Amino acid sequence: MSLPPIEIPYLVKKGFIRKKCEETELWFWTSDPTRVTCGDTNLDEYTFIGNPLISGFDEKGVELKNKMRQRFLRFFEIRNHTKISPYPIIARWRDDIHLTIASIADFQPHVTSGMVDPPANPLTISQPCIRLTDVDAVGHSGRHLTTFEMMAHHVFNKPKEGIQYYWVDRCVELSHELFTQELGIDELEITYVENPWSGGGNAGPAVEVIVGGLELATLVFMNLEEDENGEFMIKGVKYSEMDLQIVDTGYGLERFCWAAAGTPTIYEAIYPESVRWLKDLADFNNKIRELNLIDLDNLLGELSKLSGIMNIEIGSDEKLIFSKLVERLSERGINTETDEIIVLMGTLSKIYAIPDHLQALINMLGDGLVPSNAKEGYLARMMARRVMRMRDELGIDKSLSELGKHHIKVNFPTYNLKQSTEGILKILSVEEERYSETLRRGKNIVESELKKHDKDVTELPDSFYFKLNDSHGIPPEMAVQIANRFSNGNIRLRMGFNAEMAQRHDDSVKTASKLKNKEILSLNKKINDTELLYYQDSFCTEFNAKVLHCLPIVHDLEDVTHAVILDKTAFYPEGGGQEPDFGKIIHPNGTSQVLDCQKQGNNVIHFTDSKVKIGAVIRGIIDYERRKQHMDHHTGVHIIGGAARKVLGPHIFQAGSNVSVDSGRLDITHFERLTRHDLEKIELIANQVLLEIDNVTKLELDRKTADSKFGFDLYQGGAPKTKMIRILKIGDHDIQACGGTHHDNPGKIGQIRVVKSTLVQDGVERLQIVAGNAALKYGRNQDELIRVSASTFGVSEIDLPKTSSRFFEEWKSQRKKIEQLEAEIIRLRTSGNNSEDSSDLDGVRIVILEVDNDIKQMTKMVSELTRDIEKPTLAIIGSKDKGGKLLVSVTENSIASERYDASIILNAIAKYINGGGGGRSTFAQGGGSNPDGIPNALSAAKTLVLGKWEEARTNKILSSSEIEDLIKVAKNLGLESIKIGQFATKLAIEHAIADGTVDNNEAKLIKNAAEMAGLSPEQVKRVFDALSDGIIDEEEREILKNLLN
RNA sequence: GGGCGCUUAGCUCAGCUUGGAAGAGCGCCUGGUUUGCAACCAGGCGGCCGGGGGUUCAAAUCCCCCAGCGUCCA
Repeated sequence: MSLPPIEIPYLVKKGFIRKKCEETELWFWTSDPTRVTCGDTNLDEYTFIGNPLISGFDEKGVELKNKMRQRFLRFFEIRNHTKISPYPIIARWRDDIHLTIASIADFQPHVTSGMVDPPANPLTISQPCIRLTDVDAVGHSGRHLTTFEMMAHHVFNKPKEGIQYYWVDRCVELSHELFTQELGIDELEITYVENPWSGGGNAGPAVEVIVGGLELATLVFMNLEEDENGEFMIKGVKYSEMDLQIVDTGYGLERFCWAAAGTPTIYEAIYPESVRWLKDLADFNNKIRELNLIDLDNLLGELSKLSGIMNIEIGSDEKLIFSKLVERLSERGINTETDEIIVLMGTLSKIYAIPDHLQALINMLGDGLVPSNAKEGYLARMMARRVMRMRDELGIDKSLSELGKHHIKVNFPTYNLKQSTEGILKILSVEEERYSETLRRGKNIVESELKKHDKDVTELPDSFYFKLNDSHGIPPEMAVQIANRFSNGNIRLRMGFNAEMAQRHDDSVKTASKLKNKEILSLNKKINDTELLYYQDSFCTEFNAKVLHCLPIVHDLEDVTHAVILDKTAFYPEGGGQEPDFGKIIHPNGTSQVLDCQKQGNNVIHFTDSKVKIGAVIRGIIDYERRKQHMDHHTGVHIIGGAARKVLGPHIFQAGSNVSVDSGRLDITHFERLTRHDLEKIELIANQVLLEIDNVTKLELDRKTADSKFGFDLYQGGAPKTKMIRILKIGDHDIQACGGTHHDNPGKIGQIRVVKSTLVQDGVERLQIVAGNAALKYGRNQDELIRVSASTFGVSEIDLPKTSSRFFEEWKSQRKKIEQLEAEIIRLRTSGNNSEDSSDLDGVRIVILEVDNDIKQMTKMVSELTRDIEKPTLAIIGSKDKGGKLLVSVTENSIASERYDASIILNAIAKYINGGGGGRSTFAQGGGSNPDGIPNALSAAKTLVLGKWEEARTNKILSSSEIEDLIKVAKNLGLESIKIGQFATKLAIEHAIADGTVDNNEAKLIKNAAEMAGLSPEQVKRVFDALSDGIIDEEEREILKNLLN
């Protein structure tokens, strides 16, 4: 079933009637019998613009907010609600959201789940909130904000326990009295709209309070929780009733102020001074004068009334919306042009949005958030960049930190933020620097993209805009703007591009898989909780206990065979960044080593190397050396954290930690790289703590007390999940919730050293520390390194830096020298005109040689050899390096390059090393897998290039088939000289004699030979005819033999 | 947490699509020319092309893994 109608006897008594809205079909209550809509529809205009509905508030801005807030809280205080101080805006007590998005968020999940009692009941609060979901609408709609205060009165009823303060009727009564009696709003302006609420696994009936067309409050009666067997159905999800019944109200402070001020937009009501200042800086009045817009105030008022009800959504067609607006305006006698409205709103929306965004940003930074490129830090960066972008578009010449400074002065007159003003301004200027770096890079990318296009290009590819936005942080509009500075200025973004990009982002968002709590051990029966002795006494190293459970197990560690659960233990299981205790369990059947220790539920599981009998009484002994070292590091990490906060500022928050035997690690949030000097200051303070503070207080408090006593910086180690909180308090130096084991006296640690810091993520710096014995060991190791290095150089330790840098310099210059000498050797080997390696052939120097160098050096050599155009050269060099390397190069633009093709030569000789290769016609390189073939490859090169055919054949350097292949290459290269012709003919004749047959090709060659041998034409014809049958007889053989000679 | 991009000379970056001699501008050094504000001319020095693996005769370039940085989105 769906929810039953809400009964509100109070409203009935007041003469309100329940109606169905003609527009939205929602049920609503009104005291105006003529009313047909619920008040929050496209037909309901704001009635308070220029005509405040809440009277008696002449202030604006922060004074107005203060007065309004005070009136609200006082109203509920005198009606038995306890006033609660607001919670931080960064929701560090939660791991599901980054920002406090509603007053009820303060109490989720621990209070709303019933685990922890509320701080007071009923209570009232005004909670600053940030919601970034509508960030694009801010400034455009006239009512959207990213930062606002949610005023509220909350009740946590537990009917089953007889705790029942009030529910729907009294809640509506309080609300109605607030609006009518306290704020003097005419009852006819108020409608109560029934609209069930659901979210975050809970749901319940709800009433929206609409005043003058504006939703001023929502009253939610949360009494349902998600349950697949539940009886109630809301928006397709099933719910059942829960034990806790919560009155969750939300009243928009800023909207109250707007209704009291009656300004055209909400921004003028709450940021009047900022808006005025920005208008001035942006030269707004002069710009608008050019537009010829008369009666601007009236126009803005009407515009706001309209945009309030027109649901401006970014991404939809801007022009269409504005032309509709213009139409509606003309119905009211205000005549304007669409283009003028676009310019006006484009400017004004930025002037409105900047104060809102700065408010969000300063609230975030003020709460100690450090901007980053990931997680909650990104939210701050995004806001900062939005502000800077809008500022630039308005042409305002102020730095981000100047804007921030002004905003703080005007809107935070009683500064009460955690972070100092200097801290905030420093962070803002760091952000500005990073932003301009991003812009600079973006410009380069746009510029190089433009090089690919014509000067008159009007549209750039979509993929370019997507990439620029997603990968380089330059939004399409800005890309266009930059592009037009480098081109002819005709580039436009095509219509609907932004909507498409947003759609594309939506499509690419995948549903994140939920992490399941992994069970280490599946237990088939309920086992009693393990009593944790290490909390009672951190120095308890031996204890007696009874074995509750023991079963064989497979573990990452090979030696582990069993998992053992005891009724009590002093073994600390891995947790809170602290590694597990090791030790042994002595039992009636022997001794088992404890090699790992983990927590599951309320049990500690000891992983042992042998079986322990269930029911046996054992003696547990902890490896105290290890434990002591863990405690040194863990307590040390806390001390360092406190010291870092003192040195660097209140934004220092633990982003993670780990303590092992060797070292401790603390990740802290900070906006710049730490210097060695910072580390030394931190180290110094930490060691002072060891000397000066001799008491560590260990407390166990319930959540409610812990929160109120120590605040939320307590939860450095993450969102708390238990009712009882363990707290470690090191004097006044550092206080935080921690489940680890710690010293009772910091002095026991001995010393702490900060070894180094590394950047693990943007905005997160990792401090590595060593404490106690580990510090001593670390120092010894460092000494050892210096000693060993110094003795290698044979110098005293003090001379080590000087000596090592001298050696490095010498090594570099000597390496250089060697290279020069090698080049010199090559020059010498090839300098003579007809040395073994070098010869001259028809004006081309031919260099063919084998070297011992690698391919890189070889390329250097050939470039040396073939560079000089006055000395045309063909260079062929080979090396046995890495399977054999060959390189062929000719002097470019010379007779050498006309005559020889490097690539063809290389391919002809590469086969001798079972390889291949390629390149250009003037430069080719190759390699193979048979280095021993290098001499043959070079011989082949000599045969081919120098024409030493006869030599190759008689000395049997190459086989005849190899020679034939080379001849083909030679012809291919066009090297066919008389010499080759004669040689080829000779080969052909020999072939013919040997096998007694002759093919066409051979016949042709023989015919040529006969002609050249001086035989008469008749004789030649005879020879040719004789050969044409393909068979060679005795007589013909004789002729051929003669020809050979 | 997810997607995308980047990593090359002291700095800012090309080159990668289609594998074949590692480039430009600025800076630096030498010499010349000028003594005037980012001056000019000639020459030079300076690179494990982020790390590791693979494919290939051959990898800055293609493929895989890792790291750092950037960026968009949760």
